[in-house]
Amino acid sequence: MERKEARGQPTMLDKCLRILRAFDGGTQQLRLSELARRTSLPLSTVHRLAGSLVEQRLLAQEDGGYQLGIGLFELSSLVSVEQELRVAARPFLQDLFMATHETVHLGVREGADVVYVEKIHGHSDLGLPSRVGGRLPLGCTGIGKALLAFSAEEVRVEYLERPLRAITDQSIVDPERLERELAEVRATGLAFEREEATVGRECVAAPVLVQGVAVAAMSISVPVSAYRMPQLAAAVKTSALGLARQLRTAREQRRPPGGEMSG
Amino acid sequence: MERKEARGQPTMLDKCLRILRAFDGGTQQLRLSELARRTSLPLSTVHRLAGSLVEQRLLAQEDGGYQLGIGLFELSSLVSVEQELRVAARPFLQDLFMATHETVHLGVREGADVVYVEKIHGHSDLGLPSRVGGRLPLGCTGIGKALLAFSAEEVRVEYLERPLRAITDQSIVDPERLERELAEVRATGLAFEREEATVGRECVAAPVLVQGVAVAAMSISVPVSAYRMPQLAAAVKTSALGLARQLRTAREQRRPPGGEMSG
DNA sequence: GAGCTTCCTTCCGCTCCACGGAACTTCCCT
DNA sequence: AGGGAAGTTCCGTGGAGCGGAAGGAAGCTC
Repeated sequence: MERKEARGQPTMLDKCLRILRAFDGGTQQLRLSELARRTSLPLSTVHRLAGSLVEQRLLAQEDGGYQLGIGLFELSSLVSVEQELRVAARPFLQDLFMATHETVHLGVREGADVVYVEKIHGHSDLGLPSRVGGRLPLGCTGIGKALLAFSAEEVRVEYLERPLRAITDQSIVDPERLERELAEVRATGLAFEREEATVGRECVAAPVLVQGVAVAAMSISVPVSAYRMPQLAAAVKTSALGLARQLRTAREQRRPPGGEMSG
Repeated sequence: MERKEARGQPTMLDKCLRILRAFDGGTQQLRLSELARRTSLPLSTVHRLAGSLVEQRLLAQEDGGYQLGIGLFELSSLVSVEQELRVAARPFLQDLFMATHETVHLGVREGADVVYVEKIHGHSDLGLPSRVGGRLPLGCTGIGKALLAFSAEEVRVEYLERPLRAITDQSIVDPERLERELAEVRATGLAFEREEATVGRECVAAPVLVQGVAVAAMSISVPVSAYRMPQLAAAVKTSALGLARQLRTAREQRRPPGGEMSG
């Protein structure tokens, strides 16, 4: 393991990505000058690169502003890990949602964050901070705790060494307390979270274990008032187990005969 | 409108994208040499670029092979048009799926293809050629016909001018026949397709109209044997109308107070 | 174990393309 | 008309990207 840093100078690719990443969940359309500001790149540089990106459909130019293009969407739909996971998980999440009618999440670990890869919710989605493709600190979410508890020890240690990030005033900031909770999670196979990510909401999560390691985790999120945790916990655990089994068998019989796309 | 072509020479960005796009639905993991082959780029070039892409998490290097990285997934989740559409559409598709238990699609037009942005299906997904992020020719699918029928006339004309691509032996290849069908679609607000995309399957689709133009279309796909088209047609049309209304109101009250992501 | 093939990695000098400052053009709002 | 901000085009320079070639590391066959 080596640290590789100290880029002498940002390459063209770096700059292009800085442009693309200048977009965030809230902002859908950015003007050229705003892009330049956010990326701290010269205006003419942004102009030129944005032009290239538009050519490649990674950006779209619409009434005087730029937005992320459909080319990105197409590319990302091929991301293997998440794709395999999502396809397999969708029906299970579906079932979970239909049984409970509460918001359901699926997430994977990426560094010190959970990245949500799937989310199913009803017509009203009450200001949850989660978003498909979005990140939250592992320690603040049920899914994150489930992932962390069943990760390699080094991952856990490294996470606990750094200062814990808080999102709400209920977020756990004491490493020892989190460590105790993780031990509990390992013992029960269930992770709970109470207003640590969103005020007024709690959730229960279960890891999707393949060979003892969490490749993902799923959760159900409900308002704190509802006292339904026991049933929800059972449901989420069942689904997680089902998904894990599905992944295992899918992984065994690698390459089913059916093709994927024609054109 | 000008044709812009004749790139003197592929730029770094071009090459990077060629590498990323070398992955397709079926192939999840590619070795370096295979990448070089698919992209027709020199080995050392691919090696260098792939290294940069890995640094940026657009690629992931796993046991001697490359796969698309989670960075792509994160980026794409911000693609505005599709994102807005998906978030709004999800509940409607959900309802549709729960009511019918058949595979449900949402797609948008991109050039001469439909690009699927959402798909809900049960545990068994019987070899449909559709895939979220995948493309199919407009004329071969219900969603495509719905989109085409309610597109600007120039789009329709241009599409009908070129030779029609066929996927199955039932795919429409006669422009005049397709044109007649499109007129029918415009009249009824419903598009049908029968084994033109997949043998043994038919589907009914309805456009999601905003100011008279289809910004998307949704469909239900069933085995040909089932004689349930009338009910399914009604259901899909209702959902499409609901989504259209939702989009319209969402577009009016631009910028609801709630933020999106914290960290 | 020599010899072949295939795959990956590293090196390095040349070239050419990306770079961004500056000048120019709109298009606002006073 | 004047001031300001956003977007576009130009162009000389330098260094980053380029890729051929050589070097290593496996895994074959005979």
